[in-house]
Amino acid sequence: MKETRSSAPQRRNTWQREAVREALREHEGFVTAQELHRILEDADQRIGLATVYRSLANLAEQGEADTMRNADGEHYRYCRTEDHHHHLVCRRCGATEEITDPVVEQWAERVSSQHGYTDISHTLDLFGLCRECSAA
Amino acid sequence: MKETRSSAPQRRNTWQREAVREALREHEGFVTAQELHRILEDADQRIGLATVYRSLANLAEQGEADTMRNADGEHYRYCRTEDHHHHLVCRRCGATEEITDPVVEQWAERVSSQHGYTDISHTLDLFGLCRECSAA
DNA sequence: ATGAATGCAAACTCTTTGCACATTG
DNA sequence: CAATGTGCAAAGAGTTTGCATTCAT
Repeated sequence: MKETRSSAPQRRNTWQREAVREALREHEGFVTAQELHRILEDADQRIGLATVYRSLANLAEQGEADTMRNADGEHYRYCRTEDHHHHLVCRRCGATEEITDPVVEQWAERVSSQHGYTDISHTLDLFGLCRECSAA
Repeated sequence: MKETRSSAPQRRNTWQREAVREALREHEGFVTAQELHRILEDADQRIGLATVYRSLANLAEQGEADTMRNADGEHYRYCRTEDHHHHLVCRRCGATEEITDPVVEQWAERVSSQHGYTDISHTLDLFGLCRECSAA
């Protein structure tokens, strides 16, 4: 079993922490710690990779960032509650539409809490054939 | 960038592959490759860990297994429901609930067709902390 | 026979950690 | 000045891969 990760909520303000938050904030969508580290270094911010990991984990803990995990690792995204959306992707040509609809959000929230779950997040993607590809 | 993993769909029947499928089938909920390997060895099935990894990846590819990933790694579960359903998974302990609800299905259908898409499918998973883990 | 699957161990990737040093409050 | 954060490099954990061997077909 693994212990709950809970490194104490940072109590000092360092430029590193602020740089990470800022870089994350400026990034659209999800990024991994490594990608963000690369981004920072490319912007001439000399910062340790471990620090980026620590900062991101911390931001996520504080609820300032969402996380998502896939084979490439943990991905972080700055939480702007407005931008939660889903994708409708064409199986054939890859065209993508962004879907935003409070209906699902509420549904997810409701269903989850009915099962006693808290701190909910969800992934939802739609796949189909877009108009053009449907015709073809 | 990472390539889409697609090791050719197994063409031979080995007892190892069958053992993995069977062990997975008998297991309730999600298991990791390592856990399953341990289970197999405890049942006096001498089998390589790599083989378990390969077999599971393959089962998932074939649609015989669902996968879910958290900090402890990739978790596999035998697909037993024919019906379309979704999962509500505990981020911490991996507990899983199956969700079936026509609401989302209809929503997906409606939204997609509004965008001109046809032949719709979708993936939807909810993540949160189950009652026990919320308490902890 | 013949090439795909296995097993083992080494290699990899992502992430965490120990510790000396720098910084913040 | 005291404690906390950083940086680095080493350690961990999980997963993948190279290659010789075994085995299904």
